[in-house]
Amino acid sequence: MTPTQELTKNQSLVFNALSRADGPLSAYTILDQLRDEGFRAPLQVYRALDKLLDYGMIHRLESINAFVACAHPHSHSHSHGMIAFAICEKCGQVSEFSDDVITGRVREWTTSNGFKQSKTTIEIRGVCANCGAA
Amino acid sequence: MTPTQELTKNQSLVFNALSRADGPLSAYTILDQLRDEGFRAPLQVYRALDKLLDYGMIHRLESINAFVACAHPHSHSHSHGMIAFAICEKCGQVSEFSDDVITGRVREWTTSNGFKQSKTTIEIRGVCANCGAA
DNA sequence: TTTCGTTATGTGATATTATTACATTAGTCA
DNA sequence: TGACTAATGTAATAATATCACATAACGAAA
Repeated sequence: MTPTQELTKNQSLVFNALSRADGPLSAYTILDQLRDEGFRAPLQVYRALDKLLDYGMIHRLESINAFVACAHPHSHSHSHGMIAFAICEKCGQVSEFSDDVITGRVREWTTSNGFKQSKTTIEIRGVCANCGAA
Repeated sequence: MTPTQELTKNQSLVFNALSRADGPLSAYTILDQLRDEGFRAPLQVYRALDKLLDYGMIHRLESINAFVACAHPHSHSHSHGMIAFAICEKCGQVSEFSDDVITGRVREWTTSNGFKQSKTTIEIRGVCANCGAA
């Protein structure tokens, strides 16, 4: 896990933008937030996002084309398991959890089918408890 | 499950294109394949795709922005469970399976967190047995 | 410290995916 | 018929992501 201090300028700016946000941000939203810091092109954002994904500091939510800071940056509980995301379609809040049973079942399938998995996406769309209460 | 016969002209064209294909297709690939049939605009494809998704005849693969015909159209084995997809990044082949244990664990999480799920995506990216053997 | 290779950055153009807005046509059914 | 709904056609545009190429910053090794 690469600590924040080793990030480059652009990587830090993008990571801080995601950390400040209370939900996922699109690449272009990040770009707009960082115009004042000198950002001018999408690639500046995408390149930083790629590195932050490499470092495991952020996640990409495939089903909504957006990015979030990792909710458990200092925990290794996720390091051996797949991470699932519950995404509220009302408020945008994202909950992150990992489940060893799910991880195990997926591994069983891949192993018995000779499939070498590189990345697994589990995203639950719906309405969170807060928004559902209304 | 709406049978093919009840599909409109555009829906049939799109569904047949996906059925013919041996892997997922992007909306614009479908559009190109259907130019000879009179398709001229993306919306003709997207509208048909939306309906076919409604009818459960096709799936959308969120992680690669593509669509596939449902692999088990005549089976109800999936109707109560989540469907997982294993997507080969070499050859593009997609395997579809459902797992009651995974479905159960996801439901446990959502129930105990008061989260009302509407759609769940499980996509495994990697290399299939055939391609890995090379 | 200079040189070289690597990594990061800046910028414009372009590719890819998806939606909005509005007009028209085709069925359905009271 | 008339009125309603679903489906279609078309142009324009929005949103997301990458390519190509130039420049700068950095680190290791001579």
